[in-house]
Amino acid sequence: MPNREIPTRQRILDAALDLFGTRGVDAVSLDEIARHVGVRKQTVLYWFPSKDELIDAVLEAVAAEIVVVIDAAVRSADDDPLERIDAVVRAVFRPAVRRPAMLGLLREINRLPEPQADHLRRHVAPLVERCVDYLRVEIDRGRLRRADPGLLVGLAYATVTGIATEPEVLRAVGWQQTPVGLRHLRDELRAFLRRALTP
Amino acid sequence: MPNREIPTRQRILDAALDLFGTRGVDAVSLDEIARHVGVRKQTVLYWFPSKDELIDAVLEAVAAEIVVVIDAAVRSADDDPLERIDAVVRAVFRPAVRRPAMLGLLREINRLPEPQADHLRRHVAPLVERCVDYLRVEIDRGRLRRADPGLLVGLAYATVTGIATEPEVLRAVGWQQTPVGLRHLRDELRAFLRRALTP
DNA sequence: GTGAATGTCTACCAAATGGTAGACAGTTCT
DNA sequence: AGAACTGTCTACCATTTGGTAGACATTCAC
Repeated sequence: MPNREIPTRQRILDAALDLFGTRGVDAVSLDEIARHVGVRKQTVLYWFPSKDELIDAVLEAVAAEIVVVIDAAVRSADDDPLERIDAVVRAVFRPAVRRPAMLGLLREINRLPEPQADHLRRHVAPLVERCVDYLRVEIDRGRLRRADPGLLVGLAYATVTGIATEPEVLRAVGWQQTPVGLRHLRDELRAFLRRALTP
Repeated sequence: MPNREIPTRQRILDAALDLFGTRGVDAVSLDEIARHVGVRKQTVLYWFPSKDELIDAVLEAVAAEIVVVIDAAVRSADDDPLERIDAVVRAVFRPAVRRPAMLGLLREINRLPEPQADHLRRHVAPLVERCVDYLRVEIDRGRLRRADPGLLVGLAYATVTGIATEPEVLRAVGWQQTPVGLRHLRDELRAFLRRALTP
């Protein structure tokens, strides 16, 4: 009976997020998730009637959390697109690098079968659409470099998630995950994006 | 006896590259690879004594090809860092977007167990090192924006592989894979990177 | 022609997979 | 107190997994 504080269901979701996000949904078995939680596989199947439903629940939780974080960051920033983008990066960066599974799971959408991919897509579509519209307006106002706003969102997303979910690449170029290393990486990322987006 | 032109071994490597790269090495079974080749699983195991050895062979082939492509692109470009980076992007872009499995497999390094990840890392390490050194020199000569050259390589890599391996994201922002769409995307990517790197 | 080598196959196997059925203990309701 | 509910468990099950053993056919060397 370990960890009575946090309910079993939540602990299953947490473990599943980490495992799915770092190794892929197909590669992780219910047994493994159960072992991480300290429980039997049948308990997992009690809370989530099938693996697919567990995957759906995890994806939904991740999407919801990311939407909330980004929303809050945008709202708290000044009315300037570069400042807002900067705020989003700062808000997303630390949790994302410390727990690559989160963005890694988002990235799993490319490997998911269509129904599940669609499920996730619908959850983040409103946010994506708002981003694209916002960039379009700010480009027209001359406050961002003139470019296809959709592709700009895609490129910025690719840069941020790529850098956050690929610790191996960073290791390969000599980076180390220390507090100072994290700050350094975050600032380089911010400068990189800012440069790519300024008019 | 389908396809006598291409030897079985090569066809297995090809199918394995596509499947491993798009769905992850853990999620693809030998049976599935064999089915795609039109052969029995035991024939796969005849050419590659175990799944691990097949994975190693595929990773090695991908690493070798990428190194060759990048090398050729760099050599054929003018002596200017922005031109050279541009040449690399142009050279890598089309095959990468048409066959996302290639960069997707490279990206698998983050999910691989240490021995295999190490194997792959050693194969691309010389290239990475040369890139970082080159950027450092050009930064010092003032021909690239002053920044940590290692992280610059990581950021550029993340942007290119991210955009190439995540067709779902591009679809979500309204992009379509047509010849004109491809050219458009490639040019936006080039502009994005160029902006992020110019002094 | 005969024998070895090569390549693909069928027939298995033990372990792991997602999932079902139902026992059992503890709590809650009446 | 007894019934119903809740959460976890053991015991299975069919299918799939990576892998072994060896039969069978074709090609090649001599």
